[in-house]
Amino acid sequence: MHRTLSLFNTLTRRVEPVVPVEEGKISLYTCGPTVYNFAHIGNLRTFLFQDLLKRTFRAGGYAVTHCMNITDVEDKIIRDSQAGLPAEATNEQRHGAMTALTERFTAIFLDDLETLRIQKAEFLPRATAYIGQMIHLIQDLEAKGLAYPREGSVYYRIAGLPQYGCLAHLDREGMQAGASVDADEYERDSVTDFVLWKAGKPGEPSWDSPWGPGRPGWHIECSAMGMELLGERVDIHSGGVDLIFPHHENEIAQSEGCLGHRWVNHWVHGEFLMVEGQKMAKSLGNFFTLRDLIEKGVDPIALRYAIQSNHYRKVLNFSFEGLRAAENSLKRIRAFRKRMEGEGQGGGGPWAEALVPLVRLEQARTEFWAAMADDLNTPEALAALFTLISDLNAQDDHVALTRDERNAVLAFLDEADAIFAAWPQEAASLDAEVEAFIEARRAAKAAKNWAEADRVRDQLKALGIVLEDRKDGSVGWRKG
RNA sequence: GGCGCCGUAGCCAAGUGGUAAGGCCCGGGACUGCAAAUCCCGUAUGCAUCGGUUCGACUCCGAUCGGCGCCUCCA
Repeated sequence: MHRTLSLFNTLTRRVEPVVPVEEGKISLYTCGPTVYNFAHIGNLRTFLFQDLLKRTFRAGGYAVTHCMNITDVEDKIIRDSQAGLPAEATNEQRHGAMTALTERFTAIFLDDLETLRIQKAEFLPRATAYIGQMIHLIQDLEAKGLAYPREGSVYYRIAGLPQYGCLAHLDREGMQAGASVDADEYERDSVTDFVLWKAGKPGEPSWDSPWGPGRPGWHIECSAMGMELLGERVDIHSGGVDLIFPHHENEIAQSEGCLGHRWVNHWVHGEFLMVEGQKMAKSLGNFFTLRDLIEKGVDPIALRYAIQSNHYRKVLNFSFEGLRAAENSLKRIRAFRKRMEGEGQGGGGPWAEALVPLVRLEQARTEFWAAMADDLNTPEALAALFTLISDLNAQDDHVALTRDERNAVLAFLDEADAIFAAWPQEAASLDAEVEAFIEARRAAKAAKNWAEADRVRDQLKALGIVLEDRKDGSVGWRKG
């Protein structure tokens, strides 16, 4: 069984239920990184949003097939990788230099995803492995009269596609007015036509093609790989808002020009991130990569939570204060989890305000899913979780929850954590070691040697373990 | 110029034509050897401003102020 989930669709600008082409299955294409440098937290916000999207569908009962492209041929990649090569370098040497750069940063990127607990896509195609498919696609568009060659390059004729502009909601006249003429591409029929294949230039790696040596334009890779790996009808395609135009608009032109029908049903875009109220920019000194933050002592999962606890379609103002708030919020959830894993210490009731834990739990689950199903409303979903925590903490203080009730609560925490990945069950491998410290402290307390008892507690704290004395005299601990 | 978004407490933030969720921080209290965790109480007569529609608006309409995005580099 799968839940009905709705998402804002950029095509219609409305929140609409996602109705998969194949029942119970979701094909998802997300635009991945251009691998020439470290990803910054703005990039990572988008990938975290897409992970939230994917995990929500999975937790909602869908089989998700995810394809994320790795752009490994592009202007900046060429610029950075070819800098050290002599003018007479061979094409093979140029390709080698480019591959060395992109493989390095691809590995670093995948490493960052793992650090943030972002699930890896089933398909991670590199653009350079699909040059043949891109060429075929361009030839197909040429045959359909939607593409034309000029001096070794090939361009897309947007006048040939009536729906051009449907995603970005731009009309052709508005584009004409706003378009800037790129002196490098003056040979186009119309300044708004975009390049599918770029004629090779000296000093650049190139591939052979029917139009001579050259390299693919930026947009064509996503159309070629998306159609190859996910098919002619894709359920969801997503990226950052900046990709709406021109990138995704052009993908639609390429794919639908070729297919003759709708390619992607649901386009979903994540908003940008600002830093301390300003645009992130190297010149402002507020430009951060994940590694920068880790060096500053930031817990990557706190970053994950800070980003995912805000709505994906709102500009997020990243701040270190916000990160602290995220860390403290997580502490509350994790402490509650630990409490549910242990046994109840509360009295046996009766309590005037007692509730029925399993009923209250189902209410929270219902609220949680209603919020997630409504365009991934994480702030509201988390509110449902926090009010549950409050109510059950109070309940457990007065009328201890039973083992079965605690297990049911833990199952819900796991269900939510399958999406947020921030409060997993922790390994109990430290148990024996910690218990020895607790025993030493117990002995000191029995002798009313408070100084020694505090010293042991401080020792544990230095190891990242926080102790909690319970009413019945037992001692619990958690990672602090 | 065109298209669009946003402005809710110290900070973050949801929400809705019917009388302001949640998190963080802060203050007081309970519990504790002291803590930690937890609980209880308190913290926006008001949702940028000014008009309008309405029995009723933070929510709809208009205007104004402020911040932001896109209109072929961009997550």
